[in-house]
Amino acid sequence: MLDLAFIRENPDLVRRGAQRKRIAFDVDRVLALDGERRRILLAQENAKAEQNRLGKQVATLQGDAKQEALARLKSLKEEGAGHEAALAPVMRELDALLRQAPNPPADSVPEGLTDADNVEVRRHGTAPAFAFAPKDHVDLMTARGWLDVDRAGRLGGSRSYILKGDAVLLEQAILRMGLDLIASRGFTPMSVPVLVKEAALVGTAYFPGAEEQTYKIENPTFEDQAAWLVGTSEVSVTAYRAGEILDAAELPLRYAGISPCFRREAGTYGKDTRGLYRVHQFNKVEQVIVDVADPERSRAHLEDIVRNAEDVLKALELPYRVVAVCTGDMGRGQVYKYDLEAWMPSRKGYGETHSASMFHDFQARRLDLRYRDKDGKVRVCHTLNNTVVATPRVLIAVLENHQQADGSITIPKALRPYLGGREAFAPPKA
RNA sequence: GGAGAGGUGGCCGAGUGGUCGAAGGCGCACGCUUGGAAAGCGUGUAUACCGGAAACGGUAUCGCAGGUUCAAAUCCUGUCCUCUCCGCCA
Repeated sequence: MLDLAFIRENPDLVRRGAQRKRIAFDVDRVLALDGERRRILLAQENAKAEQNRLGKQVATLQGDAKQEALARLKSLKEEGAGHEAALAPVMRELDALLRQAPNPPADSVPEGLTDADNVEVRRHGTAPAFAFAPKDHVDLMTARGWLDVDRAGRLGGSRSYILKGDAVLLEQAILRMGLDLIASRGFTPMSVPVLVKEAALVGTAYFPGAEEQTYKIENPTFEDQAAWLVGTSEVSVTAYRAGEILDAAELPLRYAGISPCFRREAGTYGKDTRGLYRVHQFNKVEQVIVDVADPERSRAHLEDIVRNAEDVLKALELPYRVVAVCTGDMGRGQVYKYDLEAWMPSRKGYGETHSASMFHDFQARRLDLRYRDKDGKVRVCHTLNNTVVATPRVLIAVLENHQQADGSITIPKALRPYLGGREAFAPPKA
C-alpha cells in the first residue's frame, strides 16, 4: 500500500508507475476522494470539538442555560452523524482504491509486458552437453521408484505427487543444506504457521488479488476472519512482527522461514502438467529481511539475498541465470524483482527456482510494521524476500543436470554430508 | 465439545460514569549530584489523522464491533483472543 500523502504529493510519479506496470489505477479519483475526505473530516472534527467543550460545561450549568446547552448538543450530535454518513462511502471507496495502488517500479526496471521481456542480468555455468539421450526427472525418478504421480492423484487430485525412498532423503538434504547456509549468514530459522488469518495475506499484499490462487479453510477454529493456507512462509514471516514499533538497534531483522507452501495454480490447466514443475504443495526455505526505510540499504539487501540464493544454486552445482523482471511482470508491490532460473534439461531452458522481491515500505505499511529511528521518529520499515530453496521443483534441475551416461546420478558435494557421504545414486535396477 | 478467569501505555499494574491519554512502579532519554560509577533528585517519555510556515491546536484510540448517555476505560449486547480445568485426540 502506498501512503496517501505520497500519492497526494507525487501524483505523476504514481500515475507513471501504474502505467509502466500495466496496472489500471485512477490517481485523479484518489485525489478527489482525498480532498472530499479532508473536507468532511474537518467539519466533523469541529463539531465534535464543540460537543466535547460543551459537554464538559453541562455538569456545572443549571436551569435554562443547561437546557439550552443540551439542545445545542443534540443538534451537534445530529450534525456529526450527518458528517459520518457522508464520510463512510468516501472512505470505503478510497480504502478500496488505495489497496489497489501499485508501487512505482524503480527507474532501472526494464520495460516490458510479460516474462518474455525479462532481462538476463548474468549467467553462471553452462548447460551440460550430454553424450547420451538424457532422461527427464519423471523418468529418472520413476525408474527408481522415487515418484508416484498416479496414486498421488487418487489421494490428492491433479498436481499431487508422492516422493519415495532416496528422493525424500534428497529433498530433505537440499532443504537442510539451504537452511544451514542461510542460517550461517545470520538469518534466524523460523518454523511458522502455514494456516493464517486473512490479515496476514492482506498485510503482505497478496490480497486483494491472489484469492483465486490461495486455499481457503472451510472450518477454521477462529471466526473473526477467514483462514487460508499460505503459498509461501514469506507471508507468516513478514507478518511476524506486524503492528510493532521496532527498535532501530535490532534492525535489520533477518529471518529464514521454513514451511510447506500451498498454491491452487488456478488458470494453469494444461500448463507444466508433467512432473514436479508445477504442484499444489511444496516445501520451501525463504529469506526475509526487515530494515529501516533506506532505499540504498534495501537495494544492498536485495543484492545480498540474490547472492545467497545463487550460492545455493552453486552448491547444488547447477547452471543458472539471474533475470531482472520487467515492469509488466512484476506485480503490484515490488519496486524491483529478480528471478533466478536454473537450467532444466527436460525444458531445454531455464526454469524459475527463486524470486527475489524488494518492496520498500509497501508491505510494511499494510502490516503496520514500523521502527523508531535515531531521532525518535516512527517510520515504516522496508521489507524484502527471496527463496533460499524450494522443492520439489529444484529436484528437477538437480536430477536432470547430474545424470550420467551410466545411468547414475552424481550427488553435488555440498549435499553429501546430508546423505551419509554418498557420492552418487546408483543406476536403477533393470 | 463442557466449565471458569481475563484482555488498560514499551513492560507491570491502578482505575466501576465527567476533573482519564489514563495514578503508581519499572524501563528508557536528558539534566543535577560525583574523582568516576551506583544510589538519590529533577524533567521528559504513545500512535494515527486533520488544520497550521511554525509554535501549537483539534479529533480518535483502554482487544474488536455495536448500544445506552449531554458525557463511557468505566454500564449493556455481541464477538475475537489468551489462560486454567474436564473430555477427546496427535
